[in-house]
Amino acid sequence: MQSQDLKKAGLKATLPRVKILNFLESSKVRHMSAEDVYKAMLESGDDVGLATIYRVLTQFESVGLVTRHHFEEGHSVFELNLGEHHDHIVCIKCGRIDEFYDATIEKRQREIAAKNGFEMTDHALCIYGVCPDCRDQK
Amino acid sequence: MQSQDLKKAGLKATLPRVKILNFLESSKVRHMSAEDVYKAMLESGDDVGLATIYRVLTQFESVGLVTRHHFEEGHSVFELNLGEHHDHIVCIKCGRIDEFYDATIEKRQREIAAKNGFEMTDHALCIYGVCPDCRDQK
DNA sequence: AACGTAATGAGAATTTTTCGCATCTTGAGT
DNA sequence: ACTCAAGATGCGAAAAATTCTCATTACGTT
Ligand SMILES: [Mn+2]
Ligand SMILES: [Mn+2]
Ligand SMILES: [Zn+2]
Ligand SMILES: [Zn+2]
Repeated sequence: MQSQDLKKAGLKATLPRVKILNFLESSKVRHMSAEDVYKAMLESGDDVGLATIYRVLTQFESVGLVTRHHFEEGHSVFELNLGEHHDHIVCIKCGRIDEFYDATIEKRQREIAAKNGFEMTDHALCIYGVCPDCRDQK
Repeated sequence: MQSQDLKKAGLKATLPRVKILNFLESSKVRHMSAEDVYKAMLESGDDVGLATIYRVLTQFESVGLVTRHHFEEGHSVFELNLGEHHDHIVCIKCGRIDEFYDATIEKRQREIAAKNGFEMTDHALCIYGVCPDCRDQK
């Protein structure tokens, strides 16, 4: 039940929050914009204001329920946080997003941060390229 | 002379372009927003419209004179391209930006792209953290 | 069930970036 | 140097994404 997840995260289990979390958990698409969520709410008849979508996604981010990405300038992309950190590889032709985790890179990043005297809090690695499908068809 | 660099890049050596390129080359700050460039133009008395700043920076990017970054949501950051690729480590307290290059990470990225069948065209790695100065003073 | 606090919705406002178009430059040709 | 067309600029309007304001509503605790 989403209500419990919300309470556990210290958030009131309001209808909009439950609906949004439910949608994020049931969607097969893992990475989506606020607008994507908004449209999905409209289609399912669950009217939630766009401002609320933004507020809720931001709150979800601050309690760790979702992660926000900036793959391309212009808009944020959100993803339900399933616990395992990973980075992304994005197709510049079709927008397909693959995920990966590389221990070597993770380790080097920590070393680099330390070497520069930074206390690392986060990092974002995004590889851009042309996916197998898009390469074939041209 | 900036005019030559512009011609070499296939761009007309217009006054706004020369002024902007000149500013980018002479500034001690390497990473700046369109607004930063705009304000600098105003201060130096070289009036260049903001729309032109955006147009020129985008053109500079497409001919490889500058690189555009999306360190944080909300606005692009531009940097004069000096030839050597590098990644960034950004202080979340003061905004300080350090640069680094790590051959191991670069290599792993190429391997990951290949393993996923992607033809890599670009990548962006940004480490976020608290810089030495900001750690000390608190 | 009642209440105080926090959340929502709708639209206005912001912020960043792009567009449209009349006017002005640049650079090639003379 | 002079002319001219293509391309560039400036300005304000327009877009696009996100945040804010504030009156109204919903939680969840009593
Ligand atoms: Mn992901
Ligand atoms: Mn840099
Ligand atoms: Zn693709
Ligand atoms: Zn700092």
